[in-house]
Amino acid sequence: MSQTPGIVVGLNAVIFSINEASPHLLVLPHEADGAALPFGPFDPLRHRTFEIGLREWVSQQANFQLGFVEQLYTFGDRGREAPLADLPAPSEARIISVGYLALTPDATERPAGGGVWRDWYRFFPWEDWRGGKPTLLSDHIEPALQRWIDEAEGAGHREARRDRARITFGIEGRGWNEERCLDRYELLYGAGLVAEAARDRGDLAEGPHFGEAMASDHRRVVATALSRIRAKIKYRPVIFDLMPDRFTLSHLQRAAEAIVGYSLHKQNFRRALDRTGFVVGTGKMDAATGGRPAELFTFRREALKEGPASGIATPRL
Amino acid sequence: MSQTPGIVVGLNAVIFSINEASPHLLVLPHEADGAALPFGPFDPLRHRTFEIGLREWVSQQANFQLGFVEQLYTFGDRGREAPLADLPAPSEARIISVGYLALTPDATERPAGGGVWRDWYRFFPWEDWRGGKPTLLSDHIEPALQRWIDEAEGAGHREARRDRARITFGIEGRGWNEERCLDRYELLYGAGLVAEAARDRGDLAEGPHFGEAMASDHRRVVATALSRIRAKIKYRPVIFDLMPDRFTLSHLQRAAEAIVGYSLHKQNFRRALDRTGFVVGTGKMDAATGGRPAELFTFRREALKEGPASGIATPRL
DNA sequence: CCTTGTATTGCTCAAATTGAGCATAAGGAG
DNA sequence: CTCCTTATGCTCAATTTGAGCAATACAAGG
Repeated sequence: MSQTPGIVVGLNAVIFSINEASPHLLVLPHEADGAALPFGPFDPLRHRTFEIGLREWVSQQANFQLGFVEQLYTFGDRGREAPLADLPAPSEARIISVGYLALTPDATERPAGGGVWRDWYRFFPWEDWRGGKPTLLSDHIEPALQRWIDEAEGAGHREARRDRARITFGIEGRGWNEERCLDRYELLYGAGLVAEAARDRGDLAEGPHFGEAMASDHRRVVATALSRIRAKIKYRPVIFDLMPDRFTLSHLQRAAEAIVGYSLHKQNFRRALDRTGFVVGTGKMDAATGGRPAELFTFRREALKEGPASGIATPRL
Repeated sequence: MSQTPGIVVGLNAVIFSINEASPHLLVLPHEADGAALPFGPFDPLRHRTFEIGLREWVSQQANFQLGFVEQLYTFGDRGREAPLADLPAPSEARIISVGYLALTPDATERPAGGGVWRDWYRFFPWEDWRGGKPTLLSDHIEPALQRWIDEAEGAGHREARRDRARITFGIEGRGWNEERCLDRYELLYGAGLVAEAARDRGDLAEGPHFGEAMASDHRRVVATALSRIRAKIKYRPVIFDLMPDRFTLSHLQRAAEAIVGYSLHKQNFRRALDRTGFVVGTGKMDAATGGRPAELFTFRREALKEGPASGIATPRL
């Protein structure tokens, strides 16, 4: 066995933040290919672990520290590197990128290094059901999927496409599963319904393309992150890594809604939250709510030591 | 930005199988460092994706095909490579290994390539609660953890250790959480209670060491796999990737018990299984049960298209 | 100053699920 | 024919969930 030739390892960070109303993602705007994720090379001589490397260049490039950090997935598919041509890697080199999810509370300040916060639903408009089912789905995506199903050759092939679309998009009553975010993106990619698919094939594409495109396979990495956090919020108290010190229960609920992408039943959300013991009232009030003033709550870190450290409930409205 | 120097990417496979009574793991026995996981280099010129590469060398080395395959985690810590000194990698090279979990049904046949099936609880004896709480825990591990807590310097430090041990090992009533398998292994490693910890530090270790050691950080990779499958079994029907075509409900229950590591309540297990619609009776009977013959069941693949594809319930006894 | 609007907070009730158990059925071994 | 073992069917209380009504507290506007 000889040394694997020409491998470059990079770290990609999906940095999420929620400021009051909307969920944000840190991106580096690019003219050509759409926004890119913060990307840094991994230097094995300098950093003992991936996570240390990641934290270092993020705190250098942007002007803030990361709190919660978790490895997502390692992407090594051929065909990824082309759109990152500004990297002077040898043409034979394979870029492997280790994706990380990072959470930071309420980052309103402007990050350094050219990064900007963007609402993450710009890249996944079909994932935002907070105001009910997006019309984009019924009016454009579902018909486009139907065309994709119909143009399959052979009945078996056609049925396979139909089943896959039904399961991932919850068509025909079966219910939308918000955690299948990655599956949906990959299906849209496979069906040629996102700009990246046409770009990667070298097509000058006709046909509709949904959501804002990103460089390389970064939108897939973000979809992975979104799937992960949507699942994780239910069994680990990660949501508090996105909240400021003090928050009202409605604020917390809006954050949870931003993540899962649908509206929650207020009373049941609170009842379940109460049972977890994760929050305690501070006695202080927030008068700026527009209605009856709401009590400010704070995260009880000790609750982690008590229960089996579950997450918060997300009872659908 | 220049090419990252000296990086070798390898693929590690944790291959699980359950044959009738006990859960198995495919390992390559080694005299020096204990068993090793199947390990193959990733050649970016030959393989378009990691998974294709993995499937190829597994089907070459062992004599079977993999079914379910899923990426686990990418390990890149410095200090991993020393025990794999038989790899002629340049001393400057950093070995990054991408861990994969693979499941294969009931592999009774002997694999080729020198691999053997070993009960996975040999490496994690404290994780097997099927016959009640292991005496190893009460008699040896918990006292050793208590010593580790007591020898911490400073009250704060001591309390941090105590909390961590309490949460991961569920000491003091709080209940054992079988999914925290990785946390427990990492705590034991940090406390110097597994042989790998002493070996990696170059210590000629005194003190107790629990479970059978493995090469490099392979036991950590297996712990990651075990945590993953213990969680996943509850929300995806992965258990059927470990079962033969036909099985009795007791057989399925024993498999589930082998995975989660505790005994289940038979009636409630069946009731919940029934509701999922994942299995149907075949009408055929298995007479070799020792008591009343049991009906043979089979997995209903179509159930995946119906519900939100959840897993099976694991109601504790 | 009273009304209206908005948001918070407390409480209720039926439906569904879970935890724990008892009872019966169907084979093999002595 | 009886006992032993495992399979399978059924019950019942406790808890959790889904869905909704009612009262409270402040702000703004006539």
